Amino acid sequence: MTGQVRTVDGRVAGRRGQATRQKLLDCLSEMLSSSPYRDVKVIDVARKAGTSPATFYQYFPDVEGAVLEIAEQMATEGAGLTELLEGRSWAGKSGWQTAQELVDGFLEFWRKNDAILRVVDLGAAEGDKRFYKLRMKILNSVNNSLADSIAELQAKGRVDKDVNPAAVAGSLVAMLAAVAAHQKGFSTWGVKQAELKPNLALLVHLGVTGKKPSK
Amino acid sequence: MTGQVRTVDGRVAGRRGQATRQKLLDCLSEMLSSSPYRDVKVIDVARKAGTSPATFYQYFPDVEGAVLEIAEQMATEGAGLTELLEGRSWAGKSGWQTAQELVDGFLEFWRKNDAILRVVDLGAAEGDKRFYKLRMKILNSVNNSLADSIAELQAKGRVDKDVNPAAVAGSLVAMLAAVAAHQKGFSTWGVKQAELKPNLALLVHLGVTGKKPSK
DNA sequence: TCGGTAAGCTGACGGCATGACAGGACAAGT
DNA sequence: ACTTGTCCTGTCATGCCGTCAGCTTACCGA
Repeated sequence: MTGQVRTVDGRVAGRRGQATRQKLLDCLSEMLSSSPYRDVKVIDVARKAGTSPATFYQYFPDVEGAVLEIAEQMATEGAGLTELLEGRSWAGKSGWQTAQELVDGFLEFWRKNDAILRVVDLGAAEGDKRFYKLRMKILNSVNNSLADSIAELQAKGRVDKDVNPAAVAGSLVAMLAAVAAHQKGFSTWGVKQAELKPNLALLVHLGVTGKKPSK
Repeated sequence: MTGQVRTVDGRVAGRRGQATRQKLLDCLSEMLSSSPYRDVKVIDVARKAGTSPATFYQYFPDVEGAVLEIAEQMATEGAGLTELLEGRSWAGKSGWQTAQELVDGFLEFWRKNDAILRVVDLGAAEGDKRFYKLRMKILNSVNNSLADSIAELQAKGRVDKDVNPAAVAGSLVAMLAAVAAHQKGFSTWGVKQAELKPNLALLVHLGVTGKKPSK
């Protein structure tokens, strides 16, 4: 499926090659966490990995290319977010729990990968299709599940006809992503992490079901 | 209040100086719209403005500094977003209209300034306090108004006690900002602009009042 | 009208990142 | 030890960064 890992000039990478390649990715990832995207230089990544810039260019066309690689790895991991919604109910107390767990899991995932997700977000916002698709891939699992839930409730007549499930789901997911990205921001806004979560869950619940949760 | 415009080395800028300074800002702004932030180079901006890189560095410490300047100008403009909520009611049909107009105005503002707002968002997410404060300055007008509205409804007993107005308001504003930043994204998700707005307005109304709007 | 002064701009330069290549180091099999 | 193919790096041309000295331009008082 994934095919073999190849260098820029077409060679297949062996065991050692893959190791240094991965090391470069790890170092880049670390670098992204500690300094602004704009200031991340190939030479710094190479130095940190104990190798030379030339080696970096053997495996990646540029910094952007390497970031895409990292993001791709994360995206497959992120598919696990579907579990947060699979087979869950939105009725009654269990609905409130579903919302809470979704918020919890989502924020946690974002917190773990915030550095790369920032860059993916930027790339997508700038209109780069590769980043755009990647962002979709990450969010689609949650988004589709949410949209399905809403559509289902709508079919049962428990949600208004003129609600567009995809639009609402997309907006809620965007909200979760944005809040996750600016979590630190809220704290200086006078909102503590612990307070934030239930309020987010409330908004999600309201959005999906159109009703306040029964706790 | 604003004091005089000064060059990096402390001279006060005269008429001509301010003109080129502004021209550099305009060109940078244009540049940000057409190419990725990471690839915007001082030399390109200078060339576009028909001047030399040295001139750029006379007025700004670096690209980031110039971006901050542009964002600052935009932030004062953005204070006008308060109007979208000032003296509006959240009751009955007028509540629905308030929500709609807020969404409309917000998306429009974002669409107009998307390039700079992208960069501000990135800077804030990366933890840069200057960008962070700027983002607050832009969003505060809307955020505070929303939080006040919620707190007011809460005082009247129309919103649950355990709702944190600041958290909900912040989340809703974050949602609006995120959706605005990825407006194009929704369209390929199968959601048209025109469909998106009412659904966003619905979510805002639900978040503020806890109830479905009466249209 | 004529300097004098400060603002405004640029050419040029050392320094560093980029990206390409060719050649040397290394591991594994024979 | 020798061969083979993978892997890494020294080196180089190119181009951007950020700074400086020095030149040009505008303003102002005498």
